[in-house]
Amino acid sequence: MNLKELARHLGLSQSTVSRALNGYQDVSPDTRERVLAAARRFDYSPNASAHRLATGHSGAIGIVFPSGNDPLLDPLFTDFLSGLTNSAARRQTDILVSASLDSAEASYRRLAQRGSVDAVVLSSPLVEDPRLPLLDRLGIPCVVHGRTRSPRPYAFLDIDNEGAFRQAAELLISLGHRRIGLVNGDRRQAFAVDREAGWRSALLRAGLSAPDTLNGSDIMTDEAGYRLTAGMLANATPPTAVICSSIFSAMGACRAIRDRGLTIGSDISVIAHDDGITSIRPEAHHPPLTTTFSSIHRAGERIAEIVADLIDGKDPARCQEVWPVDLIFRDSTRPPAGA
Amino acid sequence: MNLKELARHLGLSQSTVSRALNGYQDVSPDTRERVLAAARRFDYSPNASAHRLATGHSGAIGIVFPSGNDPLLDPLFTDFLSGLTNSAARRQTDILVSASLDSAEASYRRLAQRGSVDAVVLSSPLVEDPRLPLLDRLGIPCVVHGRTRSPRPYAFLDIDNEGAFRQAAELLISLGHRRIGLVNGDRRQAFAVDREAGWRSALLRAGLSAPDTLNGSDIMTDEAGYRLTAGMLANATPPTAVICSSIFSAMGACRAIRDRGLTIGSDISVIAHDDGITSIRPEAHHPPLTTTFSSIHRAGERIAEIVADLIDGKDPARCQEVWPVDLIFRDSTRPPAGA
DNA sequence: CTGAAAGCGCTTACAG
DNA sequence: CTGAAAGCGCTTACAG
Repeated sequence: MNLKELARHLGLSQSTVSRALNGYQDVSPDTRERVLAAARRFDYSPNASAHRLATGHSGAIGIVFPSGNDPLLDPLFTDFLSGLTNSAARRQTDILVSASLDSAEASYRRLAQRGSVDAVVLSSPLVEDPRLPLLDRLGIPCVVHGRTRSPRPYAFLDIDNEGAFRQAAELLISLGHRRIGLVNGDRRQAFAVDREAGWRSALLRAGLSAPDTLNGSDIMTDEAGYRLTAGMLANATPPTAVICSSIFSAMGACRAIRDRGLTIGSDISVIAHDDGITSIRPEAHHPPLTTTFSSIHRAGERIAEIVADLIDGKDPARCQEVWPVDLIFRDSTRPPAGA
Repeated sequence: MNLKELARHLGLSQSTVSRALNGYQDVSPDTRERVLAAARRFDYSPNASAHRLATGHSGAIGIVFPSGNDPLLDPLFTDFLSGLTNSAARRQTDILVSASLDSAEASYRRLAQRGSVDAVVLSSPLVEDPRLPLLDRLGIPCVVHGRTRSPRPYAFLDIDNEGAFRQAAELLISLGHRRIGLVNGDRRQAFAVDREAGWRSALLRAGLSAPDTLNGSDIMTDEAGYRLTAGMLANATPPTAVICSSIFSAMGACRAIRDRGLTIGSDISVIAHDDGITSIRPEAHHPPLTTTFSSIHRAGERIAEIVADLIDGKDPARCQEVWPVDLIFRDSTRPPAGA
C-alpha cells in the first residue's frame, strides 16, 4: 500500500493525505481522522527512500569506526551504542553503523555525499582529532561524545572527567593517602588527559607530588591494568592507593594487588571509574569497589536527542553538556595501613 | 554535484552517464573512460535515496534487537556485528541497527514496510523462534546466525555445536573422566540444545550417565558460570571436569573451582567454547584453557556475504552453512586425579 | 552505442 | 481547507 493507493481509497488527493499524515494544521479535523484511520487499517507506512529523496533528510545517524582497532569490540562503546539506538528508535531515526576500510575520512565522505545520514556521532575523540575539521569541511553535522580541541564551537556531551578524578584523589587524600597511583587510559584520548589533570591538581593542591612513576597510561584492559599496577607496586615507594580509568583496568589492578599478597582496601585502596556497563558491576566485586560513576548508556540516549536538536537547526554552541559524575564510596577505599 | 550536472559537464545524457557509472556493457569504452574520470575529478557519488527509490533496493541490512534484554550489551553479539559491518562495507552496504521499543514484530514490520532494509540478520535464534515465520509473512529476506525449527528451508550460518561438544566430552572421556559437567547457555537458545545433545551422546556412547545434576543451564556470564559450577562441586559425587558454553561462564567456573581450594587441570579439567572475542583470550588464562574454537567475528563477515547472495536471488535452501569447530588442547585438561 | 522519457513514492509551494 | 503539478536524483525499458 502506497500513498497513491491510499489516496484513491479515500477519494482524496495525495497532497491532502500526505499533509494529514504529517500533522499539518491546514487539514480539516475530520479528513485528518479519516486519513489516519485508513492508514492504520491498511497498515500503511511511507516508503523511506521516497520520503528521504523528497525531503532531503535521510532520517539516519551514522557512526563510523576504524576497522582493525575496532571500538565495537569495546564493551563501553557497545553500551553507548545501545543507548543511542534505543533513543533514536523513539524518534524514528535509524542508526547506521559503518566500518571504515580505507580511512575514516573516506567513510565519512561517502556517507555525506551519498546522503546516507543527516549527522554523525563522533566517539572516543582524541585530544587533537582530525575527524572534527574533516566533518566540518564536509558539512556534516556532528555531535562529539567527549571533548576535543577545536577552533570553533561544536556540539558535545561529556562527563566531568577532571572533576571526577580530582574528587577521587581528594577522597583518598582525606583518608590519609599520600602516594596515589593513576591507572589511566591512553593519553591520546581527550578524557585521559582530563582525568590526569584532575588527579594532578588534587595532589598538588594537597602539597603532594604527582610523579611519573605513579602516572600510568595504557589501553583500558584487564591486562594493561595489571601491568601498570604491578609496575607501581614494584617501586621502591609503591602507592597506597590507585585510581583506575575503567572497570576493566581495575580488574587487572585488583589482580596485581592480590598477586603481590596484598589486600584490597586495607593494604591498597582502589577507586575505579564505572561507566555502568551491565556485564561487570563494581558493587558485586570483592570487596565492593568505590567508583566514580556515570552511565555511558544514558549518554548514548541523550546524544540521540542532541543530534535531533542539531538537525532541527539548533546552534552547535548551545548543544554542549557536561555531566557531573557521582563518587560512590564502597569498601575498597580505606585509610592507608599504619595511618 | 549530481548526475544531471555531471552529464551536462560531459555533454552526455543522464542515461549514458548512469550506465557508464554502473558498469553496463553497452557503453563505448572511451565514453566510459571519460565518465569515470569526470566522476572521480568532481568527486561525484550518487545520492543514496534517489538510487534506492529508483531501484527499489535500500542497500542496507537490518539487525533488530530487543530493548531491555539488550544483546548489544553482549560482547559476543558485538564481535559478530563488527565482522558483519566490516564485510558489508566492502560491498557498499549499510548496517542498520535498530532497537525494538515495543516488540521485535513491530520493528521488523516498520523496517519492511518503509523499505529501509533489503534483508535482516536474525541473531541468537531460539529453538522455536517466532521471528522467522514473522519475517516470512512480511516477505523480508533473512539470514539466521544459528539454526532454529522451521517448516521451510531458510538461509543460515551455524557452527557444529553438537559435534564440538561431543568432541570435547570424548576428549575428557579418553583422558579417563567419568563425571563430566555441562555449564551450558540458556536452553531456550537453539545452540544450547545442540551442545547438550553433543555432550549427552558422547557420555551415553561411552556407557556413562548424563545426570541432571551435571547438566547446568543459564545465561553465559561469569556469575552464572560460578553458580552452576559451585553447585556441581558441592554434589555428593562432583564432576572431575566441566565443559562451559562460553569463555565468560568458564571464568566463573574457574573461580568456583579455585574458591573450593581445587586446582584447574590437576583436580578439575575445564574446556570452554571460545568464540574468539578479543577481550578475553583463553591461551592467556592461568592455566591456558582447552577450547572448542570458532571465530564469531568471521561468522559475521561471512553472513554479510550470504545476505548479498540472498538479495541477488539465490535460493535460501542453498544458503546454508555449518562450520566445523576446532578443538584446541591446552593445559586445563588432564587425566582426573587418581587416574 | 546514445538519448528522450517515464517512473520510483513521496513532499510542498502554488492556486483556488 | 483541498487539489494539480512540479520536483527530489536516480534507473531503465524503449526507440533509434
